[in-house]
Amino acid sequence: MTKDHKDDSLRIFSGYNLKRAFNAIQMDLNACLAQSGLRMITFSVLSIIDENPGIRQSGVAELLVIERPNMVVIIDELEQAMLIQRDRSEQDRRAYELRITDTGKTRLEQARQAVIQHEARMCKDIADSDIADMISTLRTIESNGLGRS
Amino acid sequence: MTKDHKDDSLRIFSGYNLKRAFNAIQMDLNACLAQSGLRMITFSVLSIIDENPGIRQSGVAELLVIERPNMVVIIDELEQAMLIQRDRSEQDRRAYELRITDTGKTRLEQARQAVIQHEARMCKDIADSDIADMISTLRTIESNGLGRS
DNA sequence: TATTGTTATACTCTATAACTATA
DNA sequence: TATAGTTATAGAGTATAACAATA
Repeated sequence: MTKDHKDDSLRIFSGYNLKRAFNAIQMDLNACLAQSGLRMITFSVLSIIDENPGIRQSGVAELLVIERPNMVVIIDELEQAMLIQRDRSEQDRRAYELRITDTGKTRLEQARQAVIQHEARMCKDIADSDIADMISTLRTIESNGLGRS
Repeated sequence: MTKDHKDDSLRIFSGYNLKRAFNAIQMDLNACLAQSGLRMITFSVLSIIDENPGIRQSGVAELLVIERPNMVVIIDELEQAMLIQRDRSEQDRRAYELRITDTGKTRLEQARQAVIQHEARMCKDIADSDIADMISTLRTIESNGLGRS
């Protein structure tokens, strides 16, 4: 006898629908990334390092909007798992240049396939063009939010 | 000289774009709700109680997917601010029936106007029909995530 | 003087187990 | 025995201040 309560007053807001959809994605994604020993955040950071060889910790932090102190433990975790390597920069000996290892590349590719399958599950019964339109709208929203930090 | 790093490998995923858009929304929304002394979660709970007079704490928790223990402090906060009242149920003396107060109604309406303005800011330069399409897609994604908890 | 990475710390959000009072 | 609300607590995730090494 679960009384059927309403949330119409919140459903009119895109933010409410965004949060609920993101919660659903997050739960499924974290479960499927766990098989690769990764979390959402470590998967993202590993992807960025793979795509930008030699990037610094502060570069990853800026790109993914993570505070530098919080970056440290993420990088530590990836390095201890031997998925990335930290090399002192020749030009600036304060900084590290981050690169993905061969082990990291294998693990990332495995995780990537899992994420692709996860996305297919979450986007079931939705046309590719509708997903593309949604992503376009989401990027405009993200862009509208910048410059107001 | 902020090197211009790439995140193309993540932009193909709807989840990544969803998270970034939600982060942008969350930051702006919390800032604009603070003027009403509310947060995202207390605004949502207050809206649900307004829309479902007499709803129980467990009903709100189920609807908004919040654990019951975490609900307690939220309800405490709203009651102490005199925005809602807790009445013992006549039929089941374990439960509370939650109702919004006149003060709560006024505060909610004020916050609602702020949220409407916030949504207009975040959705600037996006056609209403595109927002509606995005919400529809988001609801399908949310629905695809259910039944897999 | 500013910046990279670091440490310590704190605050929010979320999740679980166990209790109480009622049913 | 099961449920509504509660307490205590622990784990993420996130944010700020201050430091050492280097620029």
